[in-house]
Amino acid sequence: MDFDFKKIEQKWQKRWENKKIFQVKESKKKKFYVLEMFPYPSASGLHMGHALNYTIGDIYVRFKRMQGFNVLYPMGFDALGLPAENAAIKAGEHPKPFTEKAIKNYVKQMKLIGLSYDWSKTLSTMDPEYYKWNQFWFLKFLEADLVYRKKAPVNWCPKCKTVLANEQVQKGVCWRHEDTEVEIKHLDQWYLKTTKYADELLDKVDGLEWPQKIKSMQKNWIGKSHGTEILFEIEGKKWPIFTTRPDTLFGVTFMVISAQHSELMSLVTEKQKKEVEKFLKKLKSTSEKDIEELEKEGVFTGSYARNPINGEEIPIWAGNFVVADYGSGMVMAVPGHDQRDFDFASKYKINIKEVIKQEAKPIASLSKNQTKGGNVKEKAYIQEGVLVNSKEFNGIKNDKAKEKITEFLKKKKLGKKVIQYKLRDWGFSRQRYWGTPIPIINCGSCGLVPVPEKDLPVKLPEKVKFGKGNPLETNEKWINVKCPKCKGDATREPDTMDTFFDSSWYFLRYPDNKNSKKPFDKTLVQKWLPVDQYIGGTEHACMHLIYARFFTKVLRDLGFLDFDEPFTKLFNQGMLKGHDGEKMSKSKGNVVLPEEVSKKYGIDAARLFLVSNSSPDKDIDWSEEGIQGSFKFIKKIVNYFEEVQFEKADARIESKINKTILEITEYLENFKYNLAVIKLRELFESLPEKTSKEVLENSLKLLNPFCPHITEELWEKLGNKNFLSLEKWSKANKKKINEFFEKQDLAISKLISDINQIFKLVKNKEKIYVYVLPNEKELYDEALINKISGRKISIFAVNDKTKYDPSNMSKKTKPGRPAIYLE
RNA sequence: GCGGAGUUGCCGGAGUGGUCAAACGGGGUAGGUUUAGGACCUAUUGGCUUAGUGCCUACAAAGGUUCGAAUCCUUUACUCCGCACCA
Repeated sequence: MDFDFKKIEQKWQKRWENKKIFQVKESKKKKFYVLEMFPYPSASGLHMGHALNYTIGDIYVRFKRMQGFNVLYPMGFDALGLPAENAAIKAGEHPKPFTEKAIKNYVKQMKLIGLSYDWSKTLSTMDPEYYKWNQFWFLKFLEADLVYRKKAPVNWCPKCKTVLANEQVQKGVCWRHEDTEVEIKHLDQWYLKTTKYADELLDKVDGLEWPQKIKSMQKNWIGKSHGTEILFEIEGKKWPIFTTRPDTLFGVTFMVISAQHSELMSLVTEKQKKEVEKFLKKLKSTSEKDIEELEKEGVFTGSYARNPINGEEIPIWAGNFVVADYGSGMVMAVPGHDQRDFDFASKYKINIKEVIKQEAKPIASLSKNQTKGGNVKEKAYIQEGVLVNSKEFNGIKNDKAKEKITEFLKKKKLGKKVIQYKLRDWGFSRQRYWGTPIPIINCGSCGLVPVPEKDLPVKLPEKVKFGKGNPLETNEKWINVKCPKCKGDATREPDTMDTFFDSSWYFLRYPDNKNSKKPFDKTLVQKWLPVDQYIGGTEHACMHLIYARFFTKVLRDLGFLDFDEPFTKLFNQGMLKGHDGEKMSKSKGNVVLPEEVSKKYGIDAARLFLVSNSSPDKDIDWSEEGIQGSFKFIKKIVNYFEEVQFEKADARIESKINKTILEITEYLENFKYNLAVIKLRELFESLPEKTSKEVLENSLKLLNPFCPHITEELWEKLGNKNFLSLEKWSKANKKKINEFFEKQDLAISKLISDINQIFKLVKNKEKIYVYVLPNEKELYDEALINKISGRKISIFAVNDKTKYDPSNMSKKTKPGRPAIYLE
């Protein structure tokens, strides 16, 4: 055993690079665009978990390339963003060189893993030649009235010192700082009208070949619901209130406005002011995390609303359980028929009114929560029923009443049917440095003036001070400019864009990554897009994957492209965890580095191991024994190739290899790499000592996507001068597949196992006689059995007159079960 | 609470109506080889039993459908992952 896999890896990585064999070229071949979500280049580099992510894609790409597709497989870097800025500050460095270093390191590591990216197509979002186009899009969106600025309650992370999008707030804490509660601030921010596309984003989800999970997460996030908007009059002002239950309008006994509502104080009367302020103070002191278990609480504001349907005066409360930016931030409360309202009303002794009654039904069908007659006692009655206490609507079934009441309100111009979404407009401005500057100039006399297109990019100035407020404001030379309109003194917008803006269209830039005139050439993008296979984790289900879809639709409507969806297929890879089953992290000390593994076992073994044990969409644990198993397998193959002799292939191995080609092709296509590896093991296990070059070559081709280096080496050893990586994927010859061989293998191994068992039970026997049914004689091939078992075994058909059978064992023979006699 | 995925041998995991005591790997055990260890090779790895091909138990639990179920249906339990007071 004298193969130096390290040397082999370097040799082939170098050759691939020198010959530029993975560079995509003009070709008549069918295009295929494979993409992994581009990484944020962290200073700590890639660990084995990243290697798994990218190996999954690389295996697929190598397979597709061999299948004859013109594959575009680029890699780039999501270089801007908070983590880089924070890490750089911590390291006392400027984010720019800091990130550049990290990128260099990433590229080096990626090459080491044998990933077959086309590096001529790379991009980095920190490159002004890239973010210039972010600014370009911003201006286009502005023209198209898709961008606006508004003062609104926003999520503010005191640690990031910036505003966060809704998508970046998880369970009340910052997605980057689990220990940091998000505060609500009222600030002027830039918004993108994602809601304008809510309908299409929702409708087209179903048509995507994406994991069901992601699709339902997106649907849930967009959260469409149909309802009625009802105008309640408060202090002479009309307030639109959204409800899905207009049928319960007569049962409204109070209103609740969100405690976070910006106009809350305008509803609070002088008398109640103290109470409300006390309540708000208390709310602020409870941590966001505890809010889950928080009881519904509220305080009376002192104001009243008028119910448009019956003119009743309804007290308005402020409550902690109403979402401020859904609907209008105020709800009509019907304690009789909504559990939350019921809880609230019970607590504050507010009147509960029954307006829906169960239709007469046999008592047996009453659920345990209902009392006879549908009286509301401990719980709200939320089932179907007929209206009562609702004047002219009495007796109508409640689902019908929804329409009737809405119609009634509409006629009086007091309400209308509406559709509500949970999805909000995307607030994308950030008060941080390391992002794309928003190309806006604030002029005292002209207002907000867009930077003219010809002046793009607005480059990030290098000299800024970190720590206090918005860093860009600390560079006076940069911040102070002349107004493009009136040439008077003005200042630049100091906010930068959320980095999700960068990643919302990067996949469109790859095919034309060097274009300095346009973000991309339309024909090129039309040629390569949509991405045929996108690969990434689930964590982006409601962020990047929604934004990217939104961008695609907007750019389509602005005429930059002609398709609707950016990613035809999506694959969610699983996570590689440490040997302890925990997420890899420095603090846990369970991080495995590709360099170290490569040194010990070679990167091919690592690649193989990563996809061997479990389906790539499931989480796996790193295991030292596991990779040793893959390492042994590779060593065995290398040894085998050193000793194999050439001869015409026999039908048995021909059958095996053709069948394996079929199976592995199918498995690779569906990302069932673990099953493909099993078939590979079985194939190499069954390769005979002497066989044809063709069989060997085909076997190497099948293994190549998993272990590209060692297979290239062996391919060359077979006398080939070209790259295996550029070879054509084998096609199975179905005619050569013969199921007989498999049946035979099975039968023989069972027989041998039986013989072995008898040997265990009885000692001092040497000669073995086996009796088989005449029609199974062919199956139990004596020469083959002897070869496999390494014993001398005599096979007789039971009807063989000349057989040796002193104890008449042959009469025990049954179909598929030969009789055995030892002596 | 809602939605999604899952529960298979010592472990990771295949299998989705009969060909299943269950692929493949890891681990264990026994033997071979080796100066020893490692590496490698071979056998074995649910229980009982026996010159094997037999019986029993088993695919979270309990029921059901079926000639026949790990595989289909129902209920229950547990695990994981999303969303979560969206009116």
